[in-house]
Amino acid sequence: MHKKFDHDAIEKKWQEKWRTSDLYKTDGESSKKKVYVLDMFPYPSGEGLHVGHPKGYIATDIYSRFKHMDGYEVLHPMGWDAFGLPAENFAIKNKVHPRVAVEKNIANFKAQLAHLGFNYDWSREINTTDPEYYKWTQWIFLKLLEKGLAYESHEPINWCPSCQTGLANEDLESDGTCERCGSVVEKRPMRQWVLKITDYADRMLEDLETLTEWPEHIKEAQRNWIGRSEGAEIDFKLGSGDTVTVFTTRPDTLFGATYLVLAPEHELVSKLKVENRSAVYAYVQQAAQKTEIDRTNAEKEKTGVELQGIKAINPATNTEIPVFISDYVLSHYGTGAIMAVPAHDERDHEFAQKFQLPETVVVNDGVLVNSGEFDGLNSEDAKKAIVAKVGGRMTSTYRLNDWVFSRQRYWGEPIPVIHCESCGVVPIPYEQLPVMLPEVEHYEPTGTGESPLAAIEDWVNVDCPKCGGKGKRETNTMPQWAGSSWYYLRFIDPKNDQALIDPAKEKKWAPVDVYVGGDHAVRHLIYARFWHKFLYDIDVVHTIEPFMRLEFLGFILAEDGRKMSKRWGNIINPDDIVKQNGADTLRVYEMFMGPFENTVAWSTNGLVGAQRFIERVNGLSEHVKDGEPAEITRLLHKTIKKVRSDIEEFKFNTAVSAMMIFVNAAEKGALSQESYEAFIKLLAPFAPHLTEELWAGCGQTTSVHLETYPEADESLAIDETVTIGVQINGKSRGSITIAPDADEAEAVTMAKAEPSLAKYFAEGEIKKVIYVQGRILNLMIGQ
RNA sequence: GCUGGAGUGGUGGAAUGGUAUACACGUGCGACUCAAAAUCGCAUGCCGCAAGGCUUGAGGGUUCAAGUCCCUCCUCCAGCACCA
Repeated sequence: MHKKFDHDAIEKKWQEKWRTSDLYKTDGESSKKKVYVLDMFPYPSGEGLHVGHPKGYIATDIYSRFKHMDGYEVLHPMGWDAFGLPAENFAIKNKVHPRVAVEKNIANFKAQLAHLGFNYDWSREINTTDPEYYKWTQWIFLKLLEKGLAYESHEPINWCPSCQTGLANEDLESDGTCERCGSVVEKRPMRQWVLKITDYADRMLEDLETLTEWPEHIKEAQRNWIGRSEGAEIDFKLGSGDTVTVFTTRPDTLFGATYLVLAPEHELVSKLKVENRSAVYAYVQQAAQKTEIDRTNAEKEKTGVELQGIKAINPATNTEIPVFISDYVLSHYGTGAIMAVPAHDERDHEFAQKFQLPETVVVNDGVLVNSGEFDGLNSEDAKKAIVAKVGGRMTSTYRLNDWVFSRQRYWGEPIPVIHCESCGVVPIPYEQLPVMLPEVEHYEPTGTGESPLAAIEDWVNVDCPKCGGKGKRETNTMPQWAGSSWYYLRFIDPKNDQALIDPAKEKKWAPVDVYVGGDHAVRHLIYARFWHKFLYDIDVVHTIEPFMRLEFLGFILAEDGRKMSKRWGNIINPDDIVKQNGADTLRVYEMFMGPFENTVAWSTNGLVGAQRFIERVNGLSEHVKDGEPAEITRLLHKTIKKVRSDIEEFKFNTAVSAMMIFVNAAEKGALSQESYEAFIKLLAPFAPHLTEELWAGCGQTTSVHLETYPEADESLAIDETVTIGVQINGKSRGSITIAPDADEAEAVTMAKAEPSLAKYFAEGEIKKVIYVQGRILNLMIGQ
């Protein structure tokens, strides 16, 4: 029976009880098996949540409530990734301190999450902008510095002219624009801090194989991002006495290398004595002006300038070949120089056509030709042989670049070093952490390559901790991604001010067992894996990977099929849905919409369907009788089995569907009090408020969420009879109802007795019988 | 271009190689109602009056049996892409 109820009153009542009884506080003392369930923590933006945001939180709430009821000790915390540009831009616009804006937004987010009935252990709440938190972010930086994995560089980097800060490659959209503001990003040489993530490239790549519970597309995205290419470095001597080292994946084509190309930024370009200095200089200038988009557009015609008066020797042929600079060679990939093989590379071919350079075919059908002593060798063997002959080195190179780690902005963790006039870079002593982010008058970026912190003289000017002489603090701050690269560890030991994490606690809780979120296929998940491996190397953590299982979340689009955005005015606020339809309805609906990883459009009609289900459950007690038909008992146990395994596998849509089937059947028949209570427990993780209310309605005085999750009794789940399909010559022609363990003879007898099948038996004799118990009976009938 | 994933009713989608289209939405008809909403019942892949036939992007193959496995192709989504 459909039964409406005052969801608002019920939700408020139970949320308050859960809160005051510390229902979800994780103590960490028990000997139960642990499970660490984590959401990608949100950035608390001023816009608040839309209905798409809680989808992942609903899933982890269900999962962790289920695990809790099933006898696990569950860690399910929540926190805030609160450093970053949006808070800072908001502060600039509204003249409010970012801290104030962030605090307000967090309060709003927390209230919105509370309305959905989530079971977070708020005693472990963390905030990346809290000095007690970023003290340890700075600690990790100092450890990286100590191990030689953080260094200063002056290479040209991505510069966003609108955000007025340097950016990492990971902060760019695929078209080369700024991920935050959409501006076209420039290359700009400046001093910056860089983390040597490339040292971990091989391990990050190889260890992906151990992540058997990660979606394939995420692992693939990471492989693409790291982009390892196997090849060789080969040295070319120049007439000037210098050496150019090129990287190639095709050393087997060395005999076909008819010229060299250097990136315009290549260090040799300014050192070499070229005859056409002004033309070369002009080209270098021009390349520097270009945006990344222009430079990497494969459509446009190749340009370049020959370095006149310079010749290189092809070490295989010992012939002189010309040397060019061109912007189709990228300074940040490989060695920034290539050997051009126009006969076997499209780009080189295009360039050679334009500059009328010779082409030599050296490989034919995978076999070498025009390659002297190597003729007749296959490509793979030739690679090694030729590299050995010319004294090259087999090596690999990566698309991944080191992580540009400094930002010229205010709202981030200060990088904890001092620049001393005599000692150079001096780390802040560990015991002086945290380096507090100081108050400033203006948050605006300066645009000079210095952060606003540079203007605070009494903060900047300090004595060197090493020699006591004059020093200046580093004024750059860390990027948005710093705090989120290790936050999952802080939840385990959130109040520790002596160490990043207590080793015993780390051993108990790490790694994260189930990590849920979307969007961050490369950025966050690459950075966090990098830091985790580093922390493994310095014995802070005991596993090589931070997240054992990753469940990728599909987004919720607006009802019009577009992204929910202010711009389209199609945002649905979960608060409104909670008010109108109830938190349990919203939870069930978002899980029922489709597979968890699918992106699906919001549907108000679909929401109503979930609401009807919730209301039917509310009326289910009217069908409770003294006894119940055997098929209801059977269905209950089948449903329990299905729901359990579906939750485990994050197949929430089919779990809800199975429970709907049970309710439909129970309404048509009857169910016992025992089955009714089992069903309430089964549904409890999905609809925590209603089930708590119904549980109390059964005369229970303790929370349903502290009950043991129902277990299926296999013996009760077995069918007395099954209906199986009957095929004649492979085509479905009808069905028979039969004992699940009936033998072949019985099945054939049943089929023969089935009136609707009689005409097929009249067509001839049974030539062959295929019978799979409980599944199918297939009869070959013919003359 | 390379790589990964996916194509099933009007819609979201279900299906350990074993009766394709569960569940939900929508729609139609009926009940209740003065009426409407809500609710309840029945129907609902396509063609056909019916018997029956056809159907999981297209085409082949393996199998007693294919949405599911294999091959070729098409389309869509995602990541990477002048990366040597």
